[in-house]
Amino acid sequence: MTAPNRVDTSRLMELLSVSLAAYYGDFTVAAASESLTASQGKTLNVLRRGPASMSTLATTLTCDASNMTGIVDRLEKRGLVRREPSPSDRRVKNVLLTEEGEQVIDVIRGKMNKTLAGLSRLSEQEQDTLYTLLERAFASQPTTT
Amino acid sequence: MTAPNRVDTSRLMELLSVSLAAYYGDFTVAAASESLTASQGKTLNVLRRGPASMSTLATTLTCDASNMTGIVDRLEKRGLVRREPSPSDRRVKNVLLTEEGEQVIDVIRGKMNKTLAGLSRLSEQEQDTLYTLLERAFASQPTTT
DNA sequence: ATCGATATTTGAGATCGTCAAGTTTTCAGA
DNA sequence: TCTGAAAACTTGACGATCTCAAATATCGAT
Repeated sequence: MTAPNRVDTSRLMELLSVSLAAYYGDFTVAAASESLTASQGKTLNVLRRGPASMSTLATTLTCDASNMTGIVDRLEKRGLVRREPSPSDRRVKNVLLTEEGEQVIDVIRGKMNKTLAGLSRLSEQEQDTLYTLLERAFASQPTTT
Repeated sequence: MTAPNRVDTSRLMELLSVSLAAYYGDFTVAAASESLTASQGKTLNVLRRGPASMSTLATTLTCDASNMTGIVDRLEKRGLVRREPSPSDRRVKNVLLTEEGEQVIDVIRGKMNKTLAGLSRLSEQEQDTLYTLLERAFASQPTTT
């Protein structure tokens, strides 16, 4: 027999939603302090990993491609991102951060005080464990589509 | 000297954003399958814990109170929630799930296949550990305001 | 050269998110 | 008791987001 499970999946899902709300709220406030909406901030955050096409952005952010057009339009108008035609496929436009965009997203991340404070409550080893568990549960999604 | 930290805070924040985006995307798709927006679904999810006033909902979801009015209006129009005047404070309206609302949010949670599959990759003990770490990092925010 | 699929954009309509303003109710203090 | 500040909720305005259908341009393969 298995040992009694103190934390069933439902409770863990519940805590995940609470954690997400805390993280998301922290992020939203930080983005607002730089006059960005949450969607705009999330887009910059994705681009921190490197340039991405419009459709890749839409997939990553779980939204419609036509939606990304408007979001990137506004970010581009502020000079935070730039659209570049792909050299290999003329249908594709790659979006990348400008220097100012890089600075802004770094500032936002640095202003996520609640999240940073929360993580600092964990020891280095615990942070390591959390990383491993999250990676296994969320980051290695095989054959998503 | 401390042992080398394999996972610095920045990398952990990065993985957190990826993990929570995966959860959020999964939730959004599941909510859409029940013809609900993400905001509407999140509201039902909060109410699963019990009735809450309009202002409590707004605080929990990090949004303006006037925003909640519209969201609850639409949910009420669909018969998923109900507004009840508070007996102790006539300014307050408590929002609670109807039976149909309970069913819908349970269906949505059950449709979060990617998240459920991801969590099932962890052993019960690992789920327990994940729960403990998330709780410490996110759930016990002291003096939020 | 043509057909089906992909990448992006545009426009319409509903919802979201924020701000300012207004109503009702509560509460503390003169 | 009366008054005024504060809290809870709503309304209206406006831009941003989100989804859908449709259009254009390009790719890839037949």
